[in-house]
Amino acid sequence: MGMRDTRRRIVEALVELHEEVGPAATTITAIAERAGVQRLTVYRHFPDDRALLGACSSHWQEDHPLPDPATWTGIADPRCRLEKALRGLYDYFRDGAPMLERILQDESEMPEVAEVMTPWWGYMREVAAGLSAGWGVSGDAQRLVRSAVGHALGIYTWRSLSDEGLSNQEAVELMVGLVADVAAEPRRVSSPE
Amino acid sequence: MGMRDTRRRIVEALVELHEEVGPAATTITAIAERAGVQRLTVYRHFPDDRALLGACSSHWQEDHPLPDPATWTGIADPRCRLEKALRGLYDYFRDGAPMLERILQDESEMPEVAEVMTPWWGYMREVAAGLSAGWGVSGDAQRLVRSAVGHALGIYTWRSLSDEGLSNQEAVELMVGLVADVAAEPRRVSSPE
DNA sequence: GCCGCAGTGAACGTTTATGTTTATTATTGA
DNA sequence: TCAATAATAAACATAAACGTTCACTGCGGC
Repeated sequence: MGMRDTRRRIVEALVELHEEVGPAATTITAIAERAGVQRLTVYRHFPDDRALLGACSSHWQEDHPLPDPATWTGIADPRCRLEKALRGLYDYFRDGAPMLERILQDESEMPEVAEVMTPWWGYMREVAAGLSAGWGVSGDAQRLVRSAVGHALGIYTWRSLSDEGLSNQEAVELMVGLVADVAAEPRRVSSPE
Repeated sequence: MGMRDTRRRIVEALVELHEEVGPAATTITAIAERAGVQRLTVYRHFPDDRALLGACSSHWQEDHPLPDPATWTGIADPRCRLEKALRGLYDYFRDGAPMLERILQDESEMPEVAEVMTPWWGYMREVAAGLSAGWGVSGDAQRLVRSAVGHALGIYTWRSLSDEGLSNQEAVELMVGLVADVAAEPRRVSSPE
């Protein structure tokens, strides 16, 4: 049971706790206890919260890679492209939901968490931008398309649709329909029937 | 500065704190401090967390009434009905967001909060049921309509659309379009173009 | 073979919030 | 007016978690 092993066990306990109670409620005491290690040992390996966050982040991301945008950027038809991307993202959300939801919950209160999440948000922004282009609309309709795509890409949107009993497949279709709709409508002011 | 006044000040401090940091992070100490009152005085008026929660809940709900379903239940056309309802709900969400989001965040970890929220969820369920009927669909399409309506009624859906820069008006139109779509489609398997 | 480091075990003082107790001082209502 | 009630003020003991210190033990690499 060497040093490597100890560190690994600490990181595993850390990841588990972040998933279960979130980073904000994860105490050094609990990490040590779960890792079967002295509190001091945790401090040795990770002097501060940033070190812990970083270790958790990189360890978790190895198990839960974000879908590669190259999978869909080559697709010309915006609708197919969006579908492909959403499919990948929603699967990512399904697998990563416990951790992601806890992390996002604590992000606003923990600057260190926000820091770690910066690249993640950058990824999301880029993907959204890529998926909002090429729909053949402009002006206000373009803005609506961007909004609809942004909405479709949110993890809480996936969570909501999932809780409503939809499969990822169905959720993707629903959201693709939403975006396609705002892209198709020339300008529909809500009319009865 | 009588007893009534003291109690009022405590409740106001309580509501403010629940809005700012959420019920889970609201301490008796902080309430007392903000109300300009001794800690013991808070205990006097509210022996336990349930008493605090109840007071907060009823005080806040007076300022933020849920939209009355009677406003729309009379409307025959499901699309108009949904629009009317969403309009009311999204305005309610806009005004109540700070409190509602904090409350919902802590609901899973605080049984007392969940208890207080039971009628709220009941209201949402009922509204969703009322708005899912009358679209002239059945079977699987009916299920999709229910899901889409459920999604549209979620506060996180409103939050997402709002963050994407949409006005409540636009958000309502978008969601009405979503539901109308799944209600209209006989059965669309995602087809390119 | 032995030096050094990882880890243990136990203790330290600090902070924050908890819920309770006691005594004292307004307020106020019958 | 005066007795009951509200509120203050100050203290208790408790509990968790913090970060740090010290002495020890054992294992591994040089």
